[in-house]
Amino acid sequence: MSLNQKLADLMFPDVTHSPEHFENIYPPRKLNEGARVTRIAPSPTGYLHLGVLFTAMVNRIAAKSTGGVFYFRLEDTDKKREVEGGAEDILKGLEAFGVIPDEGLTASGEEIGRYGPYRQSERAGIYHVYAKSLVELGLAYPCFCSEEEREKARQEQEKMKLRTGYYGEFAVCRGLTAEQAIEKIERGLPFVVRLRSPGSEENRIVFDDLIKGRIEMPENDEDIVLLKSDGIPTYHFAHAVDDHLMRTTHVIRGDEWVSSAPKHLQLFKVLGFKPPKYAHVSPIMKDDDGGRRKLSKRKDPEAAVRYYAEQGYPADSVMEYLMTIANSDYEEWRRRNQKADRSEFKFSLKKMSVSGALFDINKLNDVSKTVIAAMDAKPVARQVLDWAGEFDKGFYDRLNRDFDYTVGIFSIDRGGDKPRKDIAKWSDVPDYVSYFFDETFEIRDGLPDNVKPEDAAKIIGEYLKVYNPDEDKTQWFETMKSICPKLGFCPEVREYKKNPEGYKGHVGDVSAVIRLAVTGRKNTPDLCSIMKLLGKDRVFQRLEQMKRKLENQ
RNA sequence: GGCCCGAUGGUCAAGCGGUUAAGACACCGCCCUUUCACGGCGGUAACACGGGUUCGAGUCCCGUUCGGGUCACCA
Repeated sequence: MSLNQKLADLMFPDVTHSPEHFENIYPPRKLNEGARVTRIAPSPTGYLHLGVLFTAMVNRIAAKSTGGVFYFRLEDTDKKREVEGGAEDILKGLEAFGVIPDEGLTASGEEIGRYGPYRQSERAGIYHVYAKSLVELGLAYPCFCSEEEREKARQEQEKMKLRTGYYGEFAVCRGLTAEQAIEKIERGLPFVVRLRSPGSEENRIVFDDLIKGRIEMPENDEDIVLLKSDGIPTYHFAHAVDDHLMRTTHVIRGDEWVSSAPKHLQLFKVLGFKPPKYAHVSPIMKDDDGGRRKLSKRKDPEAAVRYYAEQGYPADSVMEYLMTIANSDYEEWRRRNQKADRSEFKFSLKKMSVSGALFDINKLNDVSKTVIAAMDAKPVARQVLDWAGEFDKGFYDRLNRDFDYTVGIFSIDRGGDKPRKDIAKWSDVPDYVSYFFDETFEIRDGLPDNVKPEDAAKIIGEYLKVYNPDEDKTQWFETMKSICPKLGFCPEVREYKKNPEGYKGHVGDVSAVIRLAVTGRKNTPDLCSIMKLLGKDRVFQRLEQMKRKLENQ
């Protein structure tokens, strides 16, 4: 038995399998030519971040558009940073946005697929097999350096203006003979497992990033940690082993990983794996006093996906917005294919932006208004109700009293070729519809500038005489016009404009007064429909109340 | 600081050596209109800077500046 063999056995006493074993139980996937296998592999360190949702969406569409597989893997190798319930929150969040994995962990808690386990914390045995084989081949070694020793080396490197890191002559444990290493392990010293990097600073490596293009960098020469002292792998090692064994074809991840790509490529090479294709996605940025930075979970409420639920942005709105960030020609496609499913869009990684886009709430609002305008009244009513049930109890109770009435509210001016686009998010709604409920009805605007209170009172008085709740929209407007002459207002706007001196105002001013009395505001959707929905008793009451108020002024 | 990447209006962005430098959001004006919204028309506004290469440069090359990422037993 060679010394390396002996060392490996000592380091991994529990390992019985060989890498071949796993090669056999996780065979290459039987997929069509060109089908991509992608994954989202978040670590459960907090709540679902918009960037993770974005990356997941891109991964999913990149796979699905080729008839491939999109799976979910949990990178829970850092117990210190793990947050209770983090994984569930991420999974449920993704599900809420329709980014549902084909394989791996799911929101319901079950695991789907033959390439698991999909939690890295349950894969320790697999990593150890590969680490052991590397030690046997002399491609990895145990390192006994303490934190203090490494810190000291780092300071020395800084003083000498050298790169920091565990490489070359600074990789002291790399020089240990197998006997020395065995001796230390037998003494019970704790160790990490490091790669014996075959690379050199002098060499350049080149790889084609599917988004960023050709990237050239110095080869990795750092003896990176493969297994931490607790036997848990680092991200780098787990990435290589998992993405190989799970047969990932395309690694689409945040671009903070670009700089470690040389390490990863080297690992794939040393392990004898075929490397995946890489696509590094630019982060969504946030304007920060003129500068820009990544959306921060700590500083920016809109970084947490939960924010969109609280504000009441439909999941579909957020996804549509994210798609416009992903491929900028998505908007144009959407205009031409308003009813089409997103999956029909010809998504391309190459069309993704090389630098990060600033998060634009204006754009989100616009996209969302369009999404909501295209919805039918009932789904709108239901979604508003769902939102209110969670975030605005008082409003929920008002809405829930009479579902038909609620649907009626959202039916006004909905559909047809002139859809209203005035709701961006459900939290806009309580204010937007406040006058439909007596508890929240209030006069918040004033009379038109050219209408005196006494004239307004007369307008209401005249209207009260002719108001007929059964009129349709055309009749309603004719009635409105009919009271104009005797009040000194012009029934035709065009005529008024030719001769403004001849009148106190025009029919628009007259209906503005009625609108104010009935809704308390200057601007509303179609007044005739509103009055019908409110019902004649309520309309009479509001008109009379306003009339009295004006007469007492 | 080393190593990577980037730079077109306020924002997102087309553009691949010859364009009046698209389009969308936002903003402003006009039209339509009982208000608003929708829609239509129009407007303000950009190739970071300096050198090359070329008949010709937003487009190619080199510098500068600025911005971003990364340099852990975190992912």
